[in-house]
Amino acid sequence: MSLSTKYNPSEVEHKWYGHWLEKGFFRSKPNAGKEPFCIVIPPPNVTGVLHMGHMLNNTIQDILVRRARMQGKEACWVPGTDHASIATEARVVAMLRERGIKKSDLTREEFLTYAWEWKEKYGGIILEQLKKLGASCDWERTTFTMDPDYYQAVISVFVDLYRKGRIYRGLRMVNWDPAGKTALSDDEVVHKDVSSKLYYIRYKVEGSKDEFVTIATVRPETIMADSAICVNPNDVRFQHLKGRKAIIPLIDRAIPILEDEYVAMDFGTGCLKVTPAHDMNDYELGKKHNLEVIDILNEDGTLNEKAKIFIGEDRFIARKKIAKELEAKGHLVKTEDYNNSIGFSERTDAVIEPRLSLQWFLQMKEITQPALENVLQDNIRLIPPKFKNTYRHWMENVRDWCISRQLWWGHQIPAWYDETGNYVVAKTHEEALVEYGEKFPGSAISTLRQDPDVMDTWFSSWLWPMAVFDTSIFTDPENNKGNRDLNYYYPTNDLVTAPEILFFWVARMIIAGYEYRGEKPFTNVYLTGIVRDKLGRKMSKSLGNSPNPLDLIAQYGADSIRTGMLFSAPAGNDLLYDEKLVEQGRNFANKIWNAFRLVNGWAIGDDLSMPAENQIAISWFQSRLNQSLGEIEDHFSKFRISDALLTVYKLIWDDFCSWYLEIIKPEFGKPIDAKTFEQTTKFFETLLKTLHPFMPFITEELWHELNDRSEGDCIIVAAYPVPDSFAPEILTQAVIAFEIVTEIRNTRNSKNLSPKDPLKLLVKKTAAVQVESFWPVIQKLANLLQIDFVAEAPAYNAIGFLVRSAEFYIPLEGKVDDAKEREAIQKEIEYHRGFLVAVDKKLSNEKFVNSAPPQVVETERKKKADAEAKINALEESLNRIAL
RNA sequence: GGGAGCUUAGCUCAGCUGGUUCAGAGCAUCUGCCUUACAAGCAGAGGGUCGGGGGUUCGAACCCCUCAGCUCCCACCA
Repeated sequence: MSLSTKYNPSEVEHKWYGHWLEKGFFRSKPNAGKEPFCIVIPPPNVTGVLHMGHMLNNTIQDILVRRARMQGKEACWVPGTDHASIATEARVVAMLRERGIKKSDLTREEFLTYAWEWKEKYGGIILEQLKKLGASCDWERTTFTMDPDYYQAVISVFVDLYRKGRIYRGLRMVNWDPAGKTALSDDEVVHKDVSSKLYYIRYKVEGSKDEFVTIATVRPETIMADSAICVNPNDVRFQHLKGRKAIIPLIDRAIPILEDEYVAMDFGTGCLKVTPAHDMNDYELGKKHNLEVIDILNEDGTLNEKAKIFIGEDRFIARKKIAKELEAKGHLVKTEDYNNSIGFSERTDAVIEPRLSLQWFLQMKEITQPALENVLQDNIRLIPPKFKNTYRHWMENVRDWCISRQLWWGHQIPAWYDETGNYVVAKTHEEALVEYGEKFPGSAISTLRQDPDVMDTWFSSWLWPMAVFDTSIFTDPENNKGNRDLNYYYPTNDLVTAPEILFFWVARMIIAGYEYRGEKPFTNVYLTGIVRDKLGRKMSKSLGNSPNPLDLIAQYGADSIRTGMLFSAPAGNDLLYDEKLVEQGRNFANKIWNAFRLVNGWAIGDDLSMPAENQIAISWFQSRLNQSLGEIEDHFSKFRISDALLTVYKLIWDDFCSWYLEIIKPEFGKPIDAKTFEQTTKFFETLLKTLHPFMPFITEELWHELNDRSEGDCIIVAAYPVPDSFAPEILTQAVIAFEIVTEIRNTRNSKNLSPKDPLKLLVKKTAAVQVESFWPVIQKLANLLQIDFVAEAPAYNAIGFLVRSAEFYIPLEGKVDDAKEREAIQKEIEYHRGFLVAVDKKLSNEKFVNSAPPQVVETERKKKADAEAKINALEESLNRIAL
């Protein structure tokens, strides 16, 4: 035999991926005669590198796509990348810094030139990596969220929503990074617990001599920005302060004392200083009570002239100085140690400053309605369904979406300003000028300045399932009802993604889908878990606990990783990655490889007739196969992909290799009959096809090894097996027959008998054991010289065992220890007696007999009869040994 | 603080409508085997009071209450 005993994946994978590409098997076009099946990839960051999460995610997508393709659907998996404005810009900035270039020294155009260079160089690496995994994407459809037409689509949507009155401009608190001098998204803010100080500061009550109100704050440097003091209206301690004013120490400005239930009576002093410009909550409170917003900070975190004192000092230095001065002037009552959590910039590690700024918003209340309803009504299915609750909770409490970002890399906001701040929204400068002329007649102007900000990344990726097919429905909605692709593939079928972007992305795609297509973007949303290490920790660079996927593929093969990840990956559950799983996958590949080596090595004896055991093995395996195919179908329909894999795993390893092949295997060097061989090859092919979505490479390789095929006859496009009916009786018989074989093997084990020594088996048949034609199978697998059916148990040395109350004996002259045998039988009798007591108790309970369903009572009766029969048989053999 | 979820074998998890596929699977462990496809393997075996307590029911891993522990999401009290 020339084939290696080990399967060697690397060559095979390269060969077949190239072949599939060359034959265009991944390519998909609308085909009226076929049912479409479409998945759009969650576009990875364009500068991203493949990590274990991608591996899991894309393996699942590939499995779904490959299966659909084999089922004769027009399968289309659309790949692409996301411009990921914040992440990419950060990397470009870092790259420039390394080269000694500061972003602030560059013009927008210069910066973008660098960014595009970077994108061209590193963008799409991740897509190449996906190919190594075996991803069967239609690469000709690869889309980037900043492709020119995609860009225009995003701009058009902004303009459209603005004209519909859904986008507005407003003042809002953002996370400001004083070191980077930029706004950050919430994701870029890392909260850390720090120990700080709580300063108790007393403010004099206006018009009093020595009446004070004391507040507690961790930020004394912001007292100059105070607009009010606030107490809880139910707080009896402060009733006398109603309607009065307090005076800010050091700067002597009077501020009102307000009441609001927001204030916690049990925290600090029960009095809260309200600083709308420098705290999110205070801002809300300020809006409610119409307070003045006094911003005392510059964009670099130093105090400005509105602070009146310590102008130009850094906020933290100012804090210390102010505390000192308050103390000197008798306004600092006390300080306390205090633990709180503070936001830091992920990139610069600077303490984040809440800062007010003008931003663009999308009104969410109305536009989200269909997205909420259709998920609640299961028009869109979330898998696992527990996410429905989370989804609803978010949708019902949705806040307006801040869609502007102070970055350059992305879709620039199409708002155009004159020098005084008047603005219009239009797709282009030309259109903006026209619009401006109409809106502000009389002001002759030839240039308008475009808003420097870009849009939130999700504001482009929410169009993904539509825009990958057709962007003209956005740019030219009057004339375009969607091209052929869009009308054919949309709505897509399944979306596979991580739960952490359920709101960021999934929900917003649903919103956009209904807004621009009046239809859902996909039917099923499969939410994967997070890949963690075996200790349950998230994989991260700093922990160094994330393996490099490409190394793994090189070492174990893509098929092994794919199955390894899926062995333990139910939807919505985290996956605890352990290299053992990949080894298991590799071992599985090797097992299949060797099963093929066995079959491949057989010579065919044309004149041989089929042995009896082969005949029964074939009809048994046929039934077992159909049963398993049915189960696999069921698992897939419920997105239990792990279970589907495990079913095919056990079918191949246990049923096919351990039982079926062992039964039909001819003696070494002897040929096999032609019919058995032919049937076995067919079975093998069916198994390979069933397995193909999970392990595409080895199955394709063996598909071609197993038979001569024409060039286009590849397993990737072979028909996926359809479950047929099966005979339950033969399956039950097999279970009993295999049980008998196992008992005999056990006896060999315990008596130290080699499997090579043939044994004799005596059977005292009862109605309970009807294994029919399986006797030859038992004879072969257990290596039996002969099987005798006897009326009475043998009266000489023999080991006995029971299978379904039928007695079996293996005569073993001189090797049986009677005392031990009796002890074992005695033990077994006791077990069955105990069981009988329990069953009897149940059956003598009238309430049970009367109220339980008849079948349940019937099975209890049967249990009882079985137990009694077994006890009888055991007692009989006990007596026999005594003789 | 609000919401969701979890707790079943040493580990990771199934267990769907309360009852024969009800106590399961894979891995790990142990025993014996280099048996002519495979030691990345073969043949076997052991292992659990279903987190604790209470209740409903003829019957509970499953339904209800309660306690304990863990996880995630959202909002974070100056």
